[in-house]
Amino acid sequence: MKLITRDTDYAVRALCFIAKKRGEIVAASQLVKELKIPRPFLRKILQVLNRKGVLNSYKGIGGGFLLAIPAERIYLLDLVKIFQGQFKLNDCLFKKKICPNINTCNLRKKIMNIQNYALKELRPVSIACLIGRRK
Amino acid sequence: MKLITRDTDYAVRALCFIAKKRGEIVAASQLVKELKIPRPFLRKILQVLNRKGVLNSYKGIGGGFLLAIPAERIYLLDLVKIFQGQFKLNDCLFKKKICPNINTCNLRKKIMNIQNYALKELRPVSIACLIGRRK
DNA sequence: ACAAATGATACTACTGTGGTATCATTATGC
DNA sequence: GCATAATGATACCACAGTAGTATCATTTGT
Repeated sequence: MKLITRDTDYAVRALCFIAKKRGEIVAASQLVKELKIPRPFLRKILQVLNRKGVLNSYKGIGGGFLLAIPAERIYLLDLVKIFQGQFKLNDCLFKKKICPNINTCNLRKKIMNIQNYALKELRPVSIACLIGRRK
Repeated sequence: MKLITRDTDYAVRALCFIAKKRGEIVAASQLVKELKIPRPFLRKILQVLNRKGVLNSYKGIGGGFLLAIPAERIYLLDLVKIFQGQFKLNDCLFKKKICPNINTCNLRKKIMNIQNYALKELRPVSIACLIGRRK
């Protein structure tokens, strides 16, 4: 069971790297070398980030990527949402028919608690925060 | 993303039902009717619970299942372990090579926090607790 | 002996994750 | 203006986990 999948993780690392370059255009090849992420997989991830408006892309020689918004405003939870969908810990188990069995309601509350705690912890986490520029 | 899979959930419901019967032998067919769980799937789950020593089984006419240990000592986390393996929120993402990138360490700490909170919340939860007999 | 229950085991379908491969498009520098 | 170096778009593939089915063997009460 994992909170964060590999593509989200790779996205975070790539964005941290790009953020640290502070305005310097970073090509996929550079990221591949530095972060040891399989090239085509990383490219796909970067393209998604571009489509979602997190990165700007530049084609041609000397091209690559730049943050489209400041690192302080790129939130982990948004990245999770992009690659994994809405953050939920009780996906489709209980939500369909609201508790067919009363027993599990109790359990559901516990899970909701945990989810809320997780959200509270994760909500403020941004790329800036992960590279030590915030908090 | 889900904390608890369907088989764990079904196991919980079945155990709650059996616990409420207080010593009365419960057959799979009865559980199928009451809990609306697909019969062969439920049977498989019950067999696992029997092998793991959570349930005792009785063959033949009038046979079925009984709790092998008191409901107070059947813990949710043990059931999770049986059906999903050890409870971990950062499965195999970071543990292999400890943080290839220093950036993610920060993130890893957050996830560990969440996991610890989740464990603290879930550890005391037993079948007895879920049917309202404890706490 | 028969029927009603579980035991054991093997198989199937679907979905999400983690990728790969290919071709099209755009921009730069000579 | 052409080669080249970059990204864009898209389709495909392999594997593992989840969810569930199917079948036959065994035990037990009447």
